[in-house]
Amino acid sequence: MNSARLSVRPLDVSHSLREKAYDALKQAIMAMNIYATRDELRLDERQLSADLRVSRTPIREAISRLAHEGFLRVEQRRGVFVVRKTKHEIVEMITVWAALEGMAARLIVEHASDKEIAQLRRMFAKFENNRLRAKIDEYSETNIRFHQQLLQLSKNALINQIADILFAHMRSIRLTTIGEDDRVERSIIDHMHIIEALEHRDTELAEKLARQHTQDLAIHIELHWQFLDSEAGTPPAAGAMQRRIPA
Amino acid sequence: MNSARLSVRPLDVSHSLREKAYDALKQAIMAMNIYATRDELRLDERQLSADLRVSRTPIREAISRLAHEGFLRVEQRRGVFVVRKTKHEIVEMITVWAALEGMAARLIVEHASDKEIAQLRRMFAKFENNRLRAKIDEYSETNIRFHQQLLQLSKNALINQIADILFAHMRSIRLTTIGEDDRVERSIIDHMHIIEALEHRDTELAEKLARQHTQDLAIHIELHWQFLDSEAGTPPAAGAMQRRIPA
DNA sequence: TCTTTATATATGGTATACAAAATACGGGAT
DNA sequence: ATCCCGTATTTTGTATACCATATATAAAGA
Repeated sequence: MNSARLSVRPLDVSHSLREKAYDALKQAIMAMNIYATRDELRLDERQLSADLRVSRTPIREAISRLAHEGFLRVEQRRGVFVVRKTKHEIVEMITVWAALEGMAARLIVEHASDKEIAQLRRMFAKFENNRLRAKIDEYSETNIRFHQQLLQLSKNALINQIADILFAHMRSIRLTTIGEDDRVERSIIDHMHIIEALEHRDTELAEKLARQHTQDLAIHIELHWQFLDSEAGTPPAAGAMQRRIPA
Repeated sequence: MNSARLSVRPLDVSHSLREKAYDALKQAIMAMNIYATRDELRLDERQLSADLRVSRTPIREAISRLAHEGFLRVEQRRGVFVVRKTKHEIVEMITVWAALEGMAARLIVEHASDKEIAQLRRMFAKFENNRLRAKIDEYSETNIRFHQQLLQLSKNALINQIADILFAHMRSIRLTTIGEDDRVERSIIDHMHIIEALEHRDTELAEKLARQHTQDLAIHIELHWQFLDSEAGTPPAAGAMQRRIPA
């Protein structure tokens, strides 16, 4: 009966227009340098609808999701705007990231195999090879990749889900200049120490190093990123379901 | 000019139908005992639309948001279902919660005033008064409230935003029986120790206690909540939106 | 009786029409 | 010229109609 069975792969029917619109919008948002201008960055549903050649419905659903993830802000009957994060909000995000990272380190020490940790070291070696270029180019991307791999090793899907959103925000912020030149060097050394602690199965140390390393970034931004909050133009009042404005 | 100024309150136009639909759906989901039956719990957009007397559009937007928050799952052209969490997913959620809680403890030690911490102790005293009733009644609600207050003291809006969703899930899971009787007693003692560590401004201890206390819950569920993943009981749940799919 | 195929129905996905509200604009009075 | 007020325009929010597909059901053939 199935002597000559046709071998076919399932059709990819998973991507709805909503998802495509989501991807397109997210990419567009992240491609733009939000902090280059002080003007309000407003999205026009109908314009997007015309550009993407789909109706407003999937666009609106994509917008809704991006708003929930903190990239957009919808104001009733006024419009949808790209969110410009305040320094305080960025620090909060990095703080959460640090908490997740510390917990991930714990989970790795307790659950990951030696082989998996060794794998992390190999990845790190690859990253380290780029360090000269990284100093010139953007370091943050390399940095984020390392941390993303670390979190994945924790095998906690929720941690990764939350972190993915945080990392997307980090990327959109574009930490082009990292401050002092030796921050990159120190960061790489930190990474090495984290890996070593994992290899030695030292839960407390691994947690502390992983958390502290990320918190250091928050502290650095807190101290040296004055420009972020410099008069954010004429920000409209926060919408109904948006987060409260930090004091 | 404003000698006889009329004192009126702004009209409440903040709640769009979408938000009302979101609230109504969320409440309905959390009111139902998801684990009482093993049948698929399906939501019918059109039925909800008729029940709530609004069109499908705001319903769909609410569903979309609830899906992002993990309460619902939408299957293309099949239907939207209430998510039944697996034990593994619950443990993952509690793990994230523990990470946030530990970080919150740190933040409190470093940023909160003595007065605020004292306030936490007063709240705790109130909770403690309920402990006898709590043993009989549900302990989890009291427990969640304490932790929610703790997280709020951290003053990190993002931590609270994430935790709110986690807590909503915890509530919907309904930890009616907490296991051994002395768990409540031990939990209250743990809370006390956490407060003391905060008062002594002992960062490391406060972090450790706060994290460990929550992780203990995860461990307990991991060990004693076999029934979650096995096929559960028989009672036919009373839910307006529930509907049986013919096998 | 069993298997396969055609058809009907149900359901989420998408497009579009309509309503409501915010804003921009312009005329007229002072 | 300036201010007030009504109107038009723009834009989002909501309702509804239509589309594509998954599933159930019936029909047909072995």
